[in-house]
Amino acid sequence: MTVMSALPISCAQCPRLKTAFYRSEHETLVAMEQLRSGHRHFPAKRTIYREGEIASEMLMIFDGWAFRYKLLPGGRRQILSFLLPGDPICLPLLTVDRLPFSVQSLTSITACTFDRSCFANFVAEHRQIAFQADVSCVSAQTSADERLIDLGRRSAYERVGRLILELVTRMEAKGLPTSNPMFFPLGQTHIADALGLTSIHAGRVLRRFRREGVLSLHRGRLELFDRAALRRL
Amino acid sequence: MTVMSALPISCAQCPRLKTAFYRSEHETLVAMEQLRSGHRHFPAKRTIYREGEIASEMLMIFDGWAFRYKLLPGGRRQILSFLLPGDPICLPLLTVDRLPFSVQSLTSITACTFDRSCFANFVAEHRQIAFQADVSCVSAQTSADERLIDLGRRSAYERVGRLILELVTRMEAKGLPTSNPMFFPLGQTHIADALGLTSIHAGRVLRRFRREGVLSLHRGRLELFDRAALRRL
DNA sequence: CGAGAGCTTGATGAATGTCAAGGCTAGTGG
DNA sequence: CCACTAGCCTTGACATTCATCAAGCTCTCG
Repeated sequence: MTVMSALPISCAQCPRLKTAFYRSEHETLVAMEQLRSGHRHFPAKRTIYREGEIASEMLMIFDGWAFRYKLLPGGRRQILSFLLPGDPICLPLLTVDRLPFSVQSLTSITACTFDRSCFANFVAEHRQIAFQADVSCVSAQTSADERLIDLGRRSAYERVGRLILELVTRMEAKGLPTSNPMFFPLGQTHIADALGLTSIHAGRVLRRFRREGVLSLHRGRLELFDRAALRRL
Repeated sequence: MTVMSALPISCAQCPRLKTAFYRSEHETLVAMEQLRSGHRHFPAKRTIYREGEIASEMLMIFDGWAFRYKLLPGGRRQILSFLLPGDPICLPLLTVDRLPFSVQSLTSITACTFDRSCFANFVAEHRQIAFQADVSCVSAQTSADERLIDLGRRSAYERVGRLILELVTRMEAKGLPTSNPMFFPLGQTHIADALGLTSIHAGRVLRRFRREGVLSLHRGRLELFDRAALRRL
């Protein structure tokens, strides 16, 4: 179930847009606001979008965490990426109306909605925004490449450390609080499915990090003690 | 060492562009030709671009195979994707002037060259081409996601089968010959480094495919006997 | 208070990596 | 034309990482 309610904030003042993919001029922000068709609320652990459905709306996460994933025969699941406040769900919709993956909320989520084709036209007509979209597309590819290297050529220990470091870094870039203990809604299952491990093995790796005094992740709270150790991976 | 020589072909007639990322009108093809600054020849097994260097030129593969890769400490290598005739090296250059990966030729290569910033302007001014570039960017992401699923959640046997099938499919889409035996310049090392395996294990998997009568890959020649078996993976 | 979800732990096994040796092939220089 | 060499592939024995299975534990929430 999704809930509609008025957001008290205009796009021009939105703290998310300041760190979102389009860091833009004031007037384009105002234009965006007219483009915004509303907003929605999703509870935690809900499927927000199912692979292959027609999506007429683009969503922009205002608050909460989510992830993109794909299901395989045999109950296998691969998480493709995590989405934080300010992230779009998702850019490919600028050119395509069906996505080749599903999206699920991790926490409860507030998202701004935009009409897909209006938004696409808007982007096409604003060179600067189009350019930012390209940049964001390229950086998405770069991080997909990084994840590929993780899965192909790094140990479970390195993968888990790097994933956590990446997410904390993104949280900081978005101005989300990262002092110990910080809000960090991934369970072992999510870490495992993102990194090609079993949740049991992910748990073993986390225990090792705890024993070594590097970090501790427990029930949605992360404490990061030795960031340098993670960076070394 | 790279060699410059005249290509006998205009962009408007180029058999590669017909299947490249921009399937475009005649007049834009003519415009592209004026944009083309020349072409280059690289021998096989040469590093064409090294991660982090400034690239002032965009290359378009006219003939030959290459791959994008990254080197890690400890001699580990991850191949990110393979590049076939008609593929650009590479689109991210539209927005960035340094790439976060290296490129190496598999066979000897002929490539058309374009000035990076001229090309970027050209794309920005032609809506249709910009759109095609977006589409191509999205499809690159989709296939990166697929590869992620391979590495995260599929067995070595499935991975190898799917990689070979993907490449053969791409060859067909480009009009490259795919009758048995076909030209297929990947060694076991390349397959292994693309799929997060050791070359020894990749060899074991290939032997199994041969034993089962599905395919046979030997010294640059591929014979595909049972494509349906591969599709089932 | 009870039930369920997610985490922990240990025992076992399968998939894949590592090491070491040998073989085929193409290309090279005598 | 014949060694010779280098690169790549093959093979087998063994080690390691990670998955699987099964059980018990601890919160949270109804």
